[in-house]
Amino acid sequence: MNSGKITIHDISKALNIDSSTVSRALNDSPRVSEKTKERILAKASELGYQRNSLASNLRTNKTYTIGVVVPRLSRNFFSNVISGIEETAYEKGYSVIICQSLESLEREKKIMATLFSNRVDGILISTSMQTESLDHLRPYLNHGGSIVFYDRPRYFEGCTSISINDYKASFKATEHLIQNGCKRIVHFAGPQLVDLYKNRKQGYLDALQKYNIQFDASLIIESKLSEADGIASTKRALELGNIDGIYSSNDTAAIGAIKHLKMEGINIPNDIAVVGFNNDPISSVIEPSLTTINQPDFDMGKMASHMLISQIEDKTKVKDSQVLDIDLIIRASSLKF
Amino acid sequence: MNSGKITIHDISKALNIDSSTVSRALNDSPRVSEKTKERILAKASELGYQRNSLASNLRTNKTYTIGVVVPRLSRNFFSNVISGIEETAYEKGYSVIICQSLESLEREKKIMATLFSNRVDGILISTSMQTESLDHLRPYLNHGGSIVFYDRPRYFEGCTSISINDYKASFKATEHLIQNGCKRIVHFAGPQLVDLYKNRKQGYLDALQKYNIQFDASLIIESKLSEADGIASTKRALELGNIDGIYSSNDTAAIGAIKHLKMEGINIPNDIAVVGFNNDPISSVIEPSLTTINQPDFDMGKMASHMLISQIEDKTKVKDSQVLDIDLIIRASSLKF
DNA sequence: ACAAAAAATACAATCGATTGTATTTTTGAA
DNA sequence: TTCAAAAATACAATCGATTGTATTTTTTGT
Repeated sequence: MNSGKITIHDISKALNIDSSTVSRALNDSPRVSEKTKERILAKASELGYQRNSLASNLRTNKTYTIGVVVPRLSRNFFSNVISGIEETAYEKGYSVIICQSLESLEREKKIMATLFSNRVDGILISTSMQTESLDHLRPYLNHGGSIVFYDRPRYFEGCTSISINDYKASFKATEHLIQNGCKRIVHFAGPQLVDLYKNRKQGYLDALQKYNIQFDASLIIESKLSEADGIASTKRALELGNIDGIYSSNDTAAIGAIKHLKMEGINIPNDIAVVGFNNDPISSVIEPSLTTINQPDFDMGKMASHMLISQIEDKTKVKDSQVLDIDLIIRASSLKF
Repeated sequence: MNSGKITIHDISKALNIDSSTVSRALNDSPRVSEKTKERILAKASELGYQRNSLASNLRTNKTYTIGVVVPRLSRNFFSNVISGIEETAYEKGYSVIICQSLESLEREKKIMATLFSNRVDGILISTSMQTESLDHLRPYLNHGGSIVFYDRPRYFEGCTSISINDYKASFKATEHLIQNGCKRIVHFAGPQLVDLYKNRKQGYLDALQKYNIQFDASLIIESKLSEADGIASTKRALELGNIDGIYSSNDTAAIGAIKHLKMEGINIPNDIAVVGFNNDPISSVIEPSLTTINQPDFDMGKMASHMLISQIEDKTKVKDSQVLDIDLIIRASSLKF
């Protein structure tokens, strides 16, 4: 029936009322009498009118949309962050555009251009592992956009970040292993150009120092922390000899470690205790269940969204960067008898 | 420095060239000489010009954007589908807006309105579990939009679907249990108003029939298939007595079953074999590892995106609905000795 | 060197909604 | 009844880019 794109002008003509009045009525302006408002609203729904946001946003120079750049949707952590972001955003009347960079700088650049060109009001970004320079964010900022970094904090021209206290979490995890009797703890480190992995390494180092455990550089094994990397790193660790603990910078690699240790007939945790990071769903399913760090993913999303929106709505009220605390979830993989 | 929103008119003024020529140059039209094109492109990048898609899309009535409605991002299956969708979309020059309904009809309606109002060129949707009537899709279709259903097929006014052959998959899974000696197989069914779960149940039933296994209605336990549901259903199943197999409509509930069976000291698979559906990452981590159905998630996304875009670009070429075949991944949880 | 054809550029309307200003209508007090 | 104030509505410009048409400039053939 109504096969077309209905505009305010169609309503305007049908009722012989000026389109400016129609527009005001649809926006519930006090400048239109109740009687005409009713007529207009009735006609609008009769015709199946749906506002054209393109036109509206163009005119008002406001989209009520925020862009979210995420490295990978398939990671449980990120999908929970996104749910948090959406919760707050919808509450405040904003839509969310989600884009995944797949850890590629190339794609991240394209995404930034698209979001800019679509004039989103603000951007939440967790930069890709390849991203060093942040030059590609500059045009959007110059144009007056707001950016908040989440999960992977960056220092950049008046932008703020929200992240977890990786250092402290890492310290706690390592301390936990030490307190459970570990003396030679291997650390699976992530790519060191990512700050977050650098901090995790530092937390490990400082915990060792606090408990006067002699530092051995060969105990730090760096990789990209895939499950396969976890297995490979575990093999290398076993060659070192006398290992009694593994602290991995993520759960995925820790899972690899557990699988390999089990295959080798090594008892977890009594021979070697294992601690991961992230509290992925698998961590509670694997046997033995994995001690790990739980990050407040959903809350981080909510707060990130909150910070960004208050920045969008009042540039002067830029809040400080936030660092969230974490929980150590103690499970079977680290409790020696 | 360049703190503003640069428009084609700024370039136009700076070079004393009409804005229409600037526009054509930026779109690489043959109507502009190479020389001026160069001058314009140079000035554009000097000023940090970035096209305003709102204006452009408004004028051309085309957004090169597709909307994706997904029940839940955190499900591995869906995040893989989305990656597939994005792959094809980006290849063909389309952006993707992802929205999650969280299985709520209310949210789904809002999302449809937003996508419509943003004039996306097409929509890929997997309807929420609450969604029965599809009336809320009608305004968008009337306006000329294209919709393709993925994963959860629906029959609706000339729209097409892409889904997996749940019936066949289910038949295969049940058959596999039977061939491994199961005679009294419990089926964890999902909400029966979702077609897909209906089909899974039917596949189970027909497999039983083929092998002349007497049907017992009490063996079908319906739930929402969360892990807790899986545990509860398993308890109920055990009360029935003489159970030797469980075929669950998803992995999550199957995991619940395995956990509970292990707690009860029941041997898997020898006492009771278990088969799931989805091939979630946990299914390979749990012990015993879970036999399950692997769905071509990424490919489904690619094909869905492909179908939608060809429909957008040529309405006359609406392809038929597609039904994809699946693999049964056989693991330890179903191989009796 | 000159008209006609071709190439390059300029003009102006348009997409749909918003909004400041102007005009008309209604209200109410004298 | 009359007129100023208030309320309701109409007019017209605008957001930034696109595009059909018109105009100017250049090229080409003779």
